[in-house]
Amino acid sequence: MPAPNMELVVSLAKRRGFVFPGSEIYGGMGGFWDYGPLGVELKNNVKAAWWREMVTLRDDVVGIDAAIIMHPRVWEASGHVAGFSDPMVDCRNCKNRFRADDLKGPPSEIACPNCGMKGTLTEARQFNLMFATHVGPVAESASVAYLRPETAQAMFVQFDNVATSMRRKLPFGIAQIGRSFRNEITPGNFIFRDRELEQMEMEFFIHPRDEDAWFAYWVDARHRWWTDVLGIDADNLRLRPHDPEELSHYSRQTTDIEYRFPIGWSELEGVADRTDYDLRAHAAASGKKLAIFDEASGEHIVPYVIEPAAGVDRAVLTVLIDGYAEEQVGKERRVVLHIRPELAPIKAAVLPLLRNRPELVERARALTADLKRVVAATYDDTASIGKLYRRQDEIGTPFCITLDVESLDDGAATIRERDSMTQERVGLDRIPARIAALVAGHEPWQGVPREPAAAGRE
RNA sequence: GCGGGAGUAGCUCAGUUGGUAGAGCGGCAGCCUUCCAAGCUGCAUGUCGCGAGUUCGAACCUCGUCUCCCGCUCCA
Repeated sequence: MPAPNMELVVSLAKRRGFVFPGSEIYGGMGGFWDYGPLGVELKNNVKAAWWREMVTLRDDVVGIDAAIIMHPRVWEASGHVAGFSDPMVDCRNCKNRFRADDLKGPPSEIACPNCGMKGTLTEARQFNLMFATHVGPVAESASVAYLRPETAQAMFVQFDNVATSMRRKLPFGIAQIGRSFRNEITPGNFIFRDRELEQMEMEFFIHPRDEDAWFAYWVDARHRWWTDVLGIDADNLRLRPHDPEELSHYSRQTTDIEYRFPIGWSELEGVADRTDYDLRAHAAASGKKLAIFDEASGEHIVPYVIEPAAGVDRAVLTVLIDGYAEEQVGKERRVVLHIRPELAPIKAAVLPLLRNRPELVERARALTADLKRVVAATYDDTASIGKLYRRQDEIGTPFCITLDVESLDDGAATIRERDSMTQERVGLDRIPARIAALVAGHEPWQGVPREPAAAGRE
């Protein structure tokens, strides 16, 4: 299906309570967005799907949840502080970075101080990507601290604690979902580039000899997650290996997983081969040994790291865009979110066909209460049945349950499926279990088209 | 950061030469309604992005500022 305009998704997101502009009544704050009642559910479902895949279902990955503010020396060792406040120049060849005011002459004309090649230096760039704050009551330079610009460093800093406490041998991974902060020069494109963002990162520690095999493994595994678990159309995804000159300073090889956004192909996730860069940097800066004893060789090994790093907000945006569709239904048009039931903010909506029948309303509310014990469910009777269906379609609710007058006699109701708009008749007492099984994908949908109304009202 | 454009109801927008705001959709309430945005009645929509200035009077003119969009740039 064609990708819709970003504006349509932004409009839907605000109209239906997924994402609001941050601090909107004060004019907004660029690069900051708030998730609304439906958005937080969708976002939580995306994160849960990642955690299940990367931690729960594996026996070689464990999770952590680290503090956002870390010791300033973390960011010195990682290389982030070095580029924080001074104009910096990069060498495209050897990946070293230099202060622009240390160089004698314009970067484009002089040789790299490290590798000696000419014409490989970039123009000077001002780096101020980290938000600074102060720890303690006195705002002085001695107490300066930074909001983390990535979650990854916590996994390196806590590498030894995790490996020891969990008795880990290579290979193993440490995963984390958490907030990061980047003072982007140009935020924009809705929640694609935020100044406050949430990341899902996993550092997989391996024996250096297995570098290429694990790198290929994770590129493939992560690609399949986007298609098979999040349900993103494979035609809208591609893998793009980085050219050598665009690699980060810590990376030997990186492959991006990109999505065909309305703004063009853009990165969803990067799988990076960070080698032993980070562990060695922190070992040198902290004076601690960050290594794993290898019984086979009788030596301590500094592991290499393969890092799949995905953006939560970009995942949410992708789910919304990829699922968005406008379809013709009869003479009317419906907006529908074709998202996987596991991701949907609401799994089932109970809709009485008539709301001026107290018995019907009572049964419907009782069913809603039963459903809420197993899945996220809601009740609505404030419009005609057609409009109620449209409302649920627009927020991606996969199943609607409609009670009619016959329900009072036969104790059954109609389940209507979002994408096919077909229906099943199911006993009221069996509906919660049926919905739970459908949402989990444990049972197939067996709906049939409803008979067209014999006489349309004009 | 640079250039261009735009900010009016939840959404999409109108608003004449300056005279203190409207429509459609949506929302809420009631009636009606037996399955895909039906109908009738009523109600509420609002810092006209924000702040100054000009004016008897500013959504409209001037200046500043913020935000968003497009294009560059940038993107550890």
